[in-house]
Amino acid sequence: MTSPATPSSRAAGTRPTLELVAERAGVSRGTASRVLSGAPNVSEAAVEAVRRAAAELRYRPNLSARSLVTGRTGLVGLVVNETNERLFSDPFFAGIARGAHTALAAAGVALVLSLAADDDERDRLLELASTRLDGLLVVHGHGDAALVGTLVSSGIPAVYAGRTETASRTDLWWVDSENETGAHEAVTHLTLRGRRRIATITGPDDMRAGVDRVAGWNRALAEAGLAADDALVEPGLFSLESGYEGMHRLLARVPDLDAVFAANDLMAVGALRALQEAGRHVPDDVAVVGFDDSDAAAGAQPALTSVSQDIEGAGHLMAELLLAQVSGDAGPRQEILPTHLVVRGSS
Amino acid sequence: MTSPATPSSRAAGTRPTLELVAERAGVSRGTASRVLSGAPNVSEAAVEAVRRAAAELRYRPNLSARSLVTGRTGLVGLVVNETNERLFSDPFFAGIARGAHTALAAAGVALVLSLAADDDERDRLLELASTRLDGLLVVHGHGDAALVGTLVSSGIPAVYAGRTETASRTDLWWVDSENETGAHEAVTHLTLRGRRRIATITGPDDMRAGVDRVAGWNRALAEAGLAADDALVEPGLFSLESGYEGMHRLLARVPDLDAVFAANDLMAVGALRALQEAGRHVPDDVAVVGFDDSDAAAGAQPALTSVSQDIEGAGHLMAELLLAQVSGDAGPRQEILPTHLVVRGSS
DNA sequence: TGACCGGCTGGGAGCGCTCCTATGATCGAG
DNA sequence: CTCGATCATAGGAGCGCTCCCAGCCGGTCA
Repeated sequence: MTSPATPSSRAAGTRPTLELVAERAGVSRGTASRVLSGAPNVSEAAVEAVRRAAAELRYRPNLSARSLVTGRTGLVGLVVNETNERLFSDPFFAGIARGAHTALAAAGVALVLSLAADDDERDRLLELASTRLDGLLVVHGHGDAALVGTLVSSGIPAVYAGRTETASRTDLWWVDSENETGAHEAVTHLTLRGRRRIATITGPDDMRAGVDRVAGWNRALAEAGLAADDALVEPGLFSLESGYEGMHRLLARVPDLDAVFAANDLMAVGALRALQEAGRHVPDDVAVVGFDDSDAAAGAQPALTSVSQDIEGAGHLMAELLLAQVSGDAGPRQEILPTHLVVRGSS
Repeated sequence: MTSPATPSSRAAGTRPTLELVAERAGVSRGTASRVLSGAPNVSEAAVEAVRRAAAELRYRPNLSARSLVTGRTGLVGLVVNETNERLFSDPFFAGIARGAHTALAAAGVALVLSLAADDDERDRLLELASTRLDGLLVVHGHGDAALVGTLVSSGIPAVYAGRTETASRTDLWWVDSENETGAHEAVTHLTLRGRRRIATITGPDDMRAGVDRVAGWNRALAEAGLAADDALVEPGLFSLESGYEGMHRLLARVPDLDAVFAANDLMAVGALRALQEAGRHVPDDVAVVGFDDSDAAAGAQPALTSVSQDIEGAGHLMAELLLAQVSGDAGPRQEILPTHLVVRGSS
């Protein structure tokens, strides 16, 4: 990338150009281009000849040249506001990526991975995005204000996973799950089964998803006429350890609790472990409910009741929204996907 | 992608070009280009003026235009010969991706995700790769012969994860782990602790890694003077289920076995579960050893002894090899990375 | 029969950049 | 004071493509 650029080390036989195809087919460059892009008003004979010539020469269009004139690259960035370590292991990210890939592949668009955790990476991203990407799919965690700000001011088309920053910005495109409703359903499930002291282990409070899930817990308790006192709220970090430690703290503080709603599965699994260590039986003594319906939920002992969200569907939808945005569709759109409770042994 | 191409929907204020920067700085295009690419023989004054003008205009070079002339794109494909479902959840893939990303980011190169499980995807990959990618990092599982063949004949620079096809092809660039040696070490660890009936659950036999690990098991038994009879070999598929079922079959066939070497962690965890169901105590009755040293190994109960391979390091190395290959370095290179045994509670 | 219209075509212009060559400016040595 | 070497520069050429416009042809209508 720094060297004075050898004119193309892969050269050898030099790749065939459109010019060459046209010549071989006995037509002009313009006609050849029209044939290969499927434009109307081309004679049968020309179509035939160009197709054959292209096949014989194993012609592949130079996508950089095409981009230069069309302004489109057929490349979309998958931006993760995370450090490298978590990049590919996070099941949420994985789901989004999978769904997006499916939708984009159908449109002939490829995904470019970009991290954006620090200023350096953010800068590189902007450089890349401003000319080589048609748009961005942004998966962002906490502390995303700076990233969102940068992207918005850059004017690059983008769709966000989850509502951004402090509020539900309606000037941006995003896709989110029914976090509040999902949590509400989960906790109502507990109250209906007669649980009365229902604690919660929350997500970080600078993440919208975490905040919304607590709100759902709150509303469900209120509707059931139960007190939602502060002692029942244990702050967590969406990590297994924080669930484990949080559960131990909760047990010390509220020994008579009979249920826990963890704001994600990882913390629920940690809580499960802590409960077992403390000699509490799940679900007889204490019921546990998680959120995400991840593999960890299904694999836990006992299997975890969890709020299922269609992450892959969200990724798919994000990609579709981005394509719409790029092709100039009107106004920002926001979509909220439904969740549903999957009841298993832990409750 | 099909529409007659609006001249660039993002236009609005039209992005500043190098021409504009040069004009504002009072120099020529050529000089501006030289400044921004850090070429020598430019006056202090010019450097200063161009830098300022570029910053003021928030200039970003058009990478497509640059690619068109340099023949380099700064984009590398991460090819996975897998269906979408496993794409991002496979820890091996994740590790490679992470390591590669780190190495490439340092060189200003970005990663493009590409699947290549079916013909359609393979065709799209070739189209993309032939002009828009500088090279490919290929993570491939079983049944990869077709893919490798296609890629080789396309002449696109590539580095493979794991040895390819049936043999160790020295005409290709690849990075692999010491599968045989690692397995040998693991099984020797078992024999040294007095285990005498050591079974193995293998990987698919059309995957080099699987075959090599069985070979290591075999050699270790031979060196310890133990019989490696066929009854001790249970074919698996690298999946949790196949480990679970394989273990049950092994127990039925060889009730007196006192150790199992599984060719990966997932199968080892499955085996663990089966053993516990069968009332065998691990490690007292039966020792279990896995391969990969994944999160699953550390998280299992009891924690799993496993052969650790530096997957992220492999990804890093692959990326470096690819960069070397692209910049025209001589001859194919192959690298084999060391493994080491991590002993935990299961043995 | 001449004017017209539609389908089809060729080829110029130009996307934004890097490379190259020619030219001008500067300077120390003879 | 002149000359060649050295450095800095301007601007043309050209990467491979798509778009556009003018022009060609044959057919149809008054």
